[in-house]
Amino acid sequence: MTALPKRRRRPDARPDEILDAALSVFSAKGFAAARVEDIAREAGLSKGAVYLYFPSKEAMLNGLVEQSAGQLAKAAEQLVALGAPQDPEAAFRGLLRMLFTAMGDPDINAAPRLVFAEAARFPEIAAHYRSQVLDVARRALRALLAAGVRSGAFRDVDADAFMRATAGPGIAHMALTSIFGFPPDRLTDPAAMADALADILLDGLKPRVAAP
Amino acid sequence: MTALPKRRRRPDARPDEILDAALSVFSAKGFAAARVEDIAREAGLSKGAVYLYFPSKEAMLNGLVEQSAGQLAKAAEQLVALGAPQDPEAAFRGLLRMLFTAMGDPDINAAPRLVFAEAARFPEIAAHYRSQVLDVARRALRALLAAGVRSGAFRDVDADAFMRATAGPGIAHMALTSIFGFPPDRLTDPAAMADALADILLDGLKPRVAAP
DNA sequence: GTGTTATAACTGACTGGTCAGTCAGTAACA
DNA sequence: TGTTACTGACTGACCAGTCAGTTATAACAC
Repeated sequence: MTALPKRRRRPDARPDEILDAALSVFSAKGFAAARVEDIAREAGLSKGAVYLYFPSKEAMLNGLVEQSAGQLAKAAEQLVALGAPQDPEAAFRGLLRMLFTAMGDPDINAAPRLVFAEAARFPEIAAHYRSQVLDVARRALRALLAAGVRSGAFRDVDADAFMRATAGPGIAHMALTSIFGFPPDRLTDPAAMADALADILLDGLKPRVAAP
Repeated sequence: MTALPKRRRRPDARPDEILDAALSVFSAKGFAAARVEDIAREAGLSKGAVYLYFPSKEAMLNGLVEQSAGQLAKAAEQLVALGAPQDPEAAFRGLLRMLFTAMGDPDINAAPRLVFAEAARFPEIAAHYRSQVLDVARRALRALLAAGVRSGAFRDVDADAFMRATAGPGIAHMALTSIFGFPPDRLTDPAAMADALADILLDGLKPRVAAP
């Protein structure tokens, strides 16, 4: 077995390691109460070393949010690509599955949760997240809705309400499971929960009469 | 005009005044970064006086959450009373209007926002909120759904998905407007947004054929 | 009314602890 | 032997919570 050298020489990997550690500590304690010393220890470094890679604690938060926003923006871009699909209904179902799978996983939703908790205090973070993630996702959802309306798959509902109806349940799922420890009674599988939600959103709560 | 006495004698009103100030400061800075001195000043007191009414900063947070949870629990109780109504569809529409009106108002949603941000770090707060607010609301929603199913107004959808579909958009609305400064494009009135959402949830995204 | 006293309400300087950020020094590698 | 990566003790600022002292009010006396 190769002995892990006590002092590893891989400065290229350090920033990401530090951001991982920072996410974990910020997530557990919140930005203000998080100690840089703890982040350093979790990253396997001393406090001083962390300051070789980031000029301040706030820079770590920014780096973290940027990284996460980048990933989410990519996911949203994929949605754009899927914005004018052959089958809007299937695309919508797939989107809900993605959303619930991501929002139900504490490792994945840690960054969005952090942004929710801290964005009010850091206007640049809110603005960055808004332009990089929310606006992109909004455009993707609008495109999906428009495609569905064009093809006759969807009714011409209000786009903003559509956005809230689609994304909101995902956020609620995240809050209920990851913040309040609220396991669903029956649908513990995120995909099953997404399907149940798709059923409500697509067919509505009112009983439906058979199509002619 | 009556001159406001510099040192007012009304110890009974103090705790609530302090909690109001605490909500405002916690909301702006978060619990950890909030300074007791600032809360005191906002309540028109010195720091020392605050400690005559609350033993610690954390006690203020707890008091605040308890107060807010009490109010929300009351609102949820009203929903229970409305759980087996004559007209489940009208009740559901009314519920969404209440939810969006509350969640769109920064003064009203400040407390829930704070709980969202801090609950992960204060297990008792999460537990308290869960038992006093979330469980009550969940029971109310289940009762509403069950009543609707019984009367034939609603289909028999999954209760947990129903809860997420109903509450989630309200949370999304709160996040978009109060955290990210995201004004809707068209429906700036919360009641109109609620109605648009009700349209989606009740009738579904798919085109509906006329009832026979 | 006008002193006198008691006490409830409050003040703000102070203490002790915490922690972000620094830097002189050390270890590992080339 | 020079350079890069890192360490951890240290400093200065900040702030929760305390407490000796101050002020407003009430209560009672005359």
